[in-house]
Amino acid sequence: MKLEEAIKSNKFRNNIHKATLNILYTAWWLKRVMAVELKEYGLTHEQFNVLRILKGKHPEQICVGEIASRMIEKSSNVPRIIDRLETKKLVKRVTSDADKRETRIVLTQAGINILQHSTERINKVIDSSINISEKKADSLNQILEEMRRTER
Amino acid sequence: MKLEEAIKSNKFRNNIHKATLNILYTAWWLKRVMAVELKEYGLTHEQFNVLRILKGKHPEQICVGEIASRMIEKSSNVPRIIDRLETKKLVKRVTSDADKRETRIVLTQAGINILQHSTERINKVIDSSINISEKKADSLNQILEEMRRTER
DNA sequence: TAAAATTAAATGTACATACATATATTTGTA
DNA sequence: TACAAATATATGTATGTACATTTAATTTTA
Repeated sequence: MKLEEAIKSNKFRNNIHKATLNILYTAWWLKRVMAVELKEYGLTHEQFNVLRILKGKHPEQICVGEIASRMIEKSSNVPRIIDRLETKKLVKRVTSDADKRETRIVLTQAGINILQHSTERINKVIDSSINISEKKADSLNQILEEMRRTER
Repeated sequence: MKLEEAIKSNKFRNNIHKATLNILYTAWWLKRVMAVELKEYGLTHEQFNVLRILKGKHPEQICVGEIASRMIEKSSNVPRIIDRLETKKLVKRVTSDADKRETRIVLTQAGINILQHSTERINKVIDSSINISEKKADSLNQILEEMRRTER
């Protein structure tokens, strides 16, 4: 759906202002597309993100802070997301021997299995739902990087 | 910050997959830039969005459902956001005479004032923080629209 | 027109975000 | 080495999301 229809407005100060709304709307749309698939595995988007980060380092154990530093949304409350993954027995918490302040997180076999299946599903839905060429995706990436360049 | 640094990963299946992560990260970044400014007015991003929608129609009263249909994030729980705006006396709830199921929302003078000041601030921060040309913003908009074209 | 279906908004619940504070441990330094 | 500062994680609280259910009012239809 076009942005104008989606938010029932076509009054934008300029293309840059419109682009900010368009990014926010597209992010919401993307999350929703993925959430539909993840729901079959009883996972939220954020839980999936944490599992994927763990997989990237597996079988190395990584600590809560390192997971946090790799999250897409930096203000995610990682301990709370781990709580839910632990309840579902997809991860385990282990206190680090080297530094007892650190909690290291380990994927269980159940966690590895669910991640493998859900990742296949997410890859499939991205391939089928996102309809742009590699070339356009590349220029999209370039524009987004340029856009954030201030960092304030 | 480049996406690779932000999420400490440079392993992407392809540019399209990278673009989805880039959009999610940029949306989070945009929300955060705006939230910093809105905080001075005691407003959240979503409360600001509701006020702006009301302003667009002011002095016409619009109902909860119509606000919901104009929200950027479609699953926002509008009655709850209105609760907080009402507590702060920025809006008032009025039961519609024509249809008593409907609740119509009215901006108070305090709501109009806070919206005016916060909008100026948000416009300023977008102008100063988003560093792309009008032309690039236009192609960004086009790519995002194309990207969402399936709608599943 | 009375009952059923639909609609609008509010409410309940689980999960997540945003940010402040608490607790335990480690590190730096007087 | 004792104590202060820093660090890692957990927890508290307000807000928001996602979705199901409830309540009240309106519309449809038998």
